[in-house]
Amino acid sequence: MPELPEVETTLKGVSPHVINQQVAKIIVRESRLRYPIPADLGKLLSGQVISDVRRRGKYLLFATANGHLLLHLGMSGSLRMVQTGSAHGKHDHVDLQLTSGLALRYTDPRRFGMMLWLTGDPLEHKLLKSLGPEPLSDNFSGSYLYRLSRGRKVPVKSFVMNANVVVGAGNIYANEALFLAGIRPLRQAGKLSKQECERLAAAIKAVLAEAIAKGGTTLRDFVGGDGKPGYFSQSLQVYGRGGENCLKCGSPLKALRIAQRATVYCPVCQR
DNA sequence: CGAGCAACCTGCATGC
DNA sequence: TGCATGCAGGTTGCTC
Repeated sequence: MPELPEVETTLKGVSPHVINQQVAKIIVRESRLRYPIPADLGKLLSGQVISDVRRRGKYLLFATANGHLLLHLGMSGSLRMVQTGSAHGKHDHVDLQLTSGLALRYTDPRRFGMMLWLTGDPLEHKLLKSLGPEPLSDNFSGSYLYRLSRGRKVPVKSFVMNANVVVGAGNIYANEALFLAGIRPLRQAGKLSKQECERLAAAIKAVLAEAIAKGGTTLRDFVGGDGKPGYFSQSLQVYGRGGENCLKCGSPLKALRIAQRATVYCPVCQR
């Protein structure tokens, strides 16, 4: 489910319920995620107050006085608030119970997500240290993309999906941004002009900002932390529309796979 | 270092 | 209905 807008939506949904709340206890029903959930997580978190929640890329960081809980939703993870002790389903792997009577529930059918405990500066952790800039920040721009892409032979789609280049451009939004920028996904990143890099950076910002404003993209059953679905799926121009007609020029959209990821583009509008 | 790809899992749609 | 196949929103970490 989650790309950056979905993670942002989740963050906004759960933040008000967890900030300044104390952890009563943590229930781990299944610890086998991408990395095992640390066995002593309950001991580390119980009694701690969550002072802040923030996002870095698609990672969520829950701050306490002793360290940070690092959470990634993987491909199928979600977080929501439930009443403590409410009935749980098969994939409700973790409940972080708060003294307020609410619990933060982590659900993840595919178990590609992760839940780790970090001490020290979380941004210096191996998993976060080499992440590229936030797409909606001023650190991410056309000139940055242009500079970084010189000499790179990978398809531009793979390039922008690389989290060390820029975070948050997952498969859906990479497809959409390339359409908006009028750039074919297979173009070699290093061969884009300065102007194309400007268009691409602007497109990535626009697509992500719109998706965040609409509460993310609902595919299958994604719901934000507040339980409400996202509406960006109604705005998708190319993702999931291979073989259908381009909404701009009417010609049939092409579908292919780039680095094993579904890719769709308009051969007329994108060059 | 860059590029390509396998791996981590389950659920679902499709076709026989 | 059952079974096999292929596909899915992400990321790491291995090879070459």
